[in-house]
Amino acid sequence: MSDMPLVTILDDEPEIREILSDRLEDAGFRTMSFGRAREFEAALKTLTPDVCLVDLSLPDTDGLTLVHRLALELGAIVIIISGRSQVQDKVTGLELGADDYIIKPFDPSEVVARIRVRLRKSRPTETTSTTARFSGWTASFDRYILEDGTGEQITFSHAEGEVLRLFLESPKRLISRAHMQDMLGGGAGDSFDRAMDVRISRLRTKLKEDPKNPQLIKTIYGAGYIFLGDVEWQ
Amino acid sequence: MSDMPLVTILDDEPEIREILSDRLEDAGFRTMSFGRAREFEAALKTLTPDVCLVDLSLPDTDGLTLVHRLALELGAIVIIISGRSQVQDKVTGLELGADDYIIKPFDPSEVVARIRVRLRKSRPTETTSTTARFSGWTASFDRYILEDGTGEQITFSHAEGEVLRLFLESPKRLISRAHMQDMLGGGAGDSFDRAMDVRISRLRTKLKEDPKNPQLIKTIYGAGYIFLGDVEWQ
DNA sequence: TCTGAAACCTAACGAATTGTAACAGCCTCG
DNA sequence: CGAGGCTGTTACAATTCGTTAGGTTTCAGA
Repeated sequence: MSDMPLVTILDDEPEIREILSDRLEDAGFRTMSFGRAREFEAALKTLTPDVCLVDLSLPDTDGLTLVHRLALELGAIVIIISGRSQVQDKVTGLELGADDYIIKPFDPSEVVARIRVRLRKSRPTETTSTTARFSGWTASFDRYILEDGTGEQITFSHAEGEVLRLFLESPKRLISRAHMQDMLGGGAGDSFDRAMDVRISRLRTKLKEDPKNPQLIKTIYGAGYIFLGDVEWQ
Repeated sequence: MSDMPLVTILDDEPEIREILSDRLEDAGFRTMSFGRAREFEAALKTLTPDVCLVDLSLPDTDGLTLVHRLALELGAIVIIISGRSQVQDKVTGLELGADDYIIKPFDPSEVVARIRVRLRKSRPTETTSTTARFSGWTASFDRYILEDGTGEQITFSHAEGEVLRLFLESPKRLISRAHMQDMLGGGAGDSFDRAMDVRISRLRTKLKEDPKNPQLIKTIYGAGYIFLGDVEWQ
């Protein structure tokens, strides 16, 4: 198995196979397409797909039995793509071992997103991206550590992390005080306004901001704050 | 904590909450419903839901941030239920950590089926293995021995083992104090709170944690603990 | 430009939360 | 019976974080 996940596509309509394989390869997956269940099953003898997209309405087999076998024997992630939108179809498909059920017509972007989720979940030890780089800093949200260019490590508290995350998720955009309070779960009120200030002040200190001339967290008088700096999540 | 999975429902429409909780309880789940994000977040301090159903169009919070936090910190299965059917909404929801995205109006049977699939897939961790490796350490739960990289062996007690196992079974997730007490069978009470602290303190000492800057067991003030480190059971 | 009010910053304080050393009761083993 | 280990309790130290208070900055209006 190469490093990129292998996705197989089983559908009798050539256009659909093409759309899917194009988009999936753009997204970085390896793909193999099949128009008939028989060919697909033959290929399974030498392949170990990570994800199987299966159209249920195939002429030459009972799709549900195939799904069951794929999920059970291969341990692959099975996603049904079907024209049938009856709830009962979905329920039996999912109960038989499918991981997801997408109805035609579908948007390829959604298919890609759903495949990504399943893959993410099926790799238990893979940690979700909780690290961001910006302006020479590295923030690690699962370890509660800020690291500057020199390698010095500074821990930040939960409250400080909440603010920092909010900034890093919306860089170069105005974040109003009201929005911030919603996010950070503070009750509206004059005193909480100050709490907000203090959190930001403490964060600025840890980021070694010059109070007279902050480079990263700018205050917009009467409006809110803007976080400058190019953020890159990893 | 009882044996049936706990499903939380967060939606501002009472009818939807009722339909969902009825059907989910028929299906054998425990449920708790909330109309506001704030109430829900307050409840999270003492709850550890297995599945969270979240309506994105809540008045009092940004749903996507909530989803992100739920998935990341709680490690819960997060299913978005939304009236928005735009592909872009689905994609960002899934990318931010949601496990599924269901569009209103939905059929409750499908919701139940999708929850079952997610739970089925997320439960392969119930192994009976008694050895775990993490960050250079090896913990042997049948021999009550911790072994560090150099081969030095340190015994741990039953009480310490309980805490360690709890951490190793849910690494990189917030474990609330309340949840811990449920697990470790302590009666709720002011004094047992301290016993919990003491157990953790003793465990930290054995793991040679720097008290000022613990790398493995992090405290989240007002919330609980997170065990960092890549765990591998054997 | 000057002035006053509103907005913002932050040092300092204190309540709540958490860490841990020391102690005491309990159990096991010799 | 005594030694030694385990574990909860207590007491106090340390940390976190909202609040207070007083100072600084910003901006509208005279």
